[in-house]
Amino acid sequence: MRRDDTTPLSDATLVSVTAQSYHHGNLRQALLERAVELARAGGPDAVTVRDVQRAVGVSHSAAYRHYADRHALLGAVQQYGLGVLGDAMLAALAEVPNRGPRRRRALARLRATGKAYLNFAQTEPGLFRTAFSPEVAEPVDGGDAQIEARHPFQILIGCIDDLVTVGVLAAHRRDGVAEAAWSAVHGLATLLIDGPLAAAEPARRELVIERLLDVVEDGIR
Amino acid sequence: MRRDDTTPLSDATLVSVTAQSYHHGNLRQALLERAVELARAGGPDAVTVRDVQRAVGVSHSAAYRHYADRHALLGAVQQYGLGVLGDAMLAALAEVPNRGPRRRRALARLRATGKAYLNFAQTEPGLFRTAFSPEVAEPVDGGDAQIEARHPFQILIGCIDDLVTVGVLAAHRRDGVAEAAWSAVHGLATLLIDGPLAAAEPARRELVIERLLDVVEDGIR
DNA sequence: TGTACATCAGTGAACGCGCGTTCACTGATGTAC
DNA sequence: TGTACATCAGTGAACGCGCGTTCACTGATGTAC
Repeated sequence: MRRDDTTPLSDATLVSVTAQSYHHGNLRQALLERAVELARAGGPDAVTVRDVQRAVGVSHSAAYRHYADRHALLGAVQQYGLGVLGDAMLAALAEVPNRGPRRRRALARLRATGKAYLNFAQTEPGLFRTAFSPEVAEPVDGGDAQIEARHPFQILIGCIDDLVTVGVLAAHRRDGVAEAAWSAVHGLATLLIDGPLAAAEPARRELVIERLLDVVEDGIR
Repeated sequence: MRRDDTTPLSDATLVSVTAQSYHHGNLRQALLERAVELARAGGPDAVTVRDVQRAVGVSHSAAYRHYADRHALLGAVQQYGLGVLGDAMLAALAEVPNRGPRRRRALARLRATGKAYLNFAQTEPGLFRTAFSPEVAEPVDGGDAQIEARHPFQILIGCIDDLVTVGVLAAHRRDGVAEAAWSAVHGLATLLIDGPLAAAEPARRELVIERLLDVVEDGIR
């Protein structure tokens, strides 16, 4: 079973490979594994084909059997990162209790995805930056519906759908709200990681995060 | 008169230098000028010491008389970019009419700075990305009050101050609002430049921008 | 005003680096009979 | 089950690139008397 370039690995799939020979099947995975490691540690710029190969213990041209070029390798890391982030958001969504008023629950779900997003950015800044790196071409409507559904933005759109269904957000005010909410959360993520808020204490971060989510919630409602 | 490293050039100062010899004074400025050009065209990664020197027509080590290293040069470009952005925000602020209810005016000023910010990001994406590049150390409390006052975030804080003074924003709800508003606008800027919204039509961009500013405004109020 | 001198801005050669990518190869794996 | 063969994954040498930075230098500028 050959992996497709565009198929992100699930966490379970990303397991250390210790085989001595990479003949037939392991290398592609091992390369991606190491590329993810590098991205985690140093963001997209840290992912170099040579370093990935070196770490895996393979010659400095072996990767080209599996990835057309550095770009393609980075793209795979990006897809992986987006997948992990999407999964984290879905997990947060699943933990929101199913009791209480529907409107309140829908808002709680939106907030949960936002917190998961920000949590991921802070926990995995390198992977986060790689996932949203402009260097890598983003498959706008790439096809695979299963990937699409896991994409952070799609999950957010689902939350907005709910808000409309439940009556928190009037249908005629809905257009552009998903982008606005995403912007807010994404912007805070980048300011926390790379910007002036990177120096902020955890308590301050927490306050700002809650405040931002309040503003979004109140602004949508 | 020697320029200080940390002093951003005003637009007026950044004028083409045509002197044949750079002895005594012109080179520093010419280097920065070209570095800004490169940043405009290709973001921070495009700013290389060698290229800057080449374009200016000087040997490939002359720059080290004026900038300690590439980092320092990039820092100067960053300061310049932040200054231009700050000026654009101040100009937008100045254009808001001084008539009508105070509360409405204060909100209009906040919105004007947001629009200026987003406009700058879209008009000068390379410079914008350089200004907020994490590669460059940001002087957290660098000193010079005149620079500080022109910093985009300081201008935003001024707007929030006004909202409190005028009674739109209760003082006890004020903490963290500046960061939240900044996040929202900054996030949209990056999504418009580097993210999935880069492909959006102008009309769509306009809608999303207005929607985001609505959400922030309604969320603060 | 003119000469001697100090200063320092820009030069040019050189060092060392790591990168992406190619190409003919070899040797391990899988398959057909 | 065993042999002959095809496939193709990984090798190793090599190319060409551009970068940041150093250092001893030279020659233009400014200054003191």
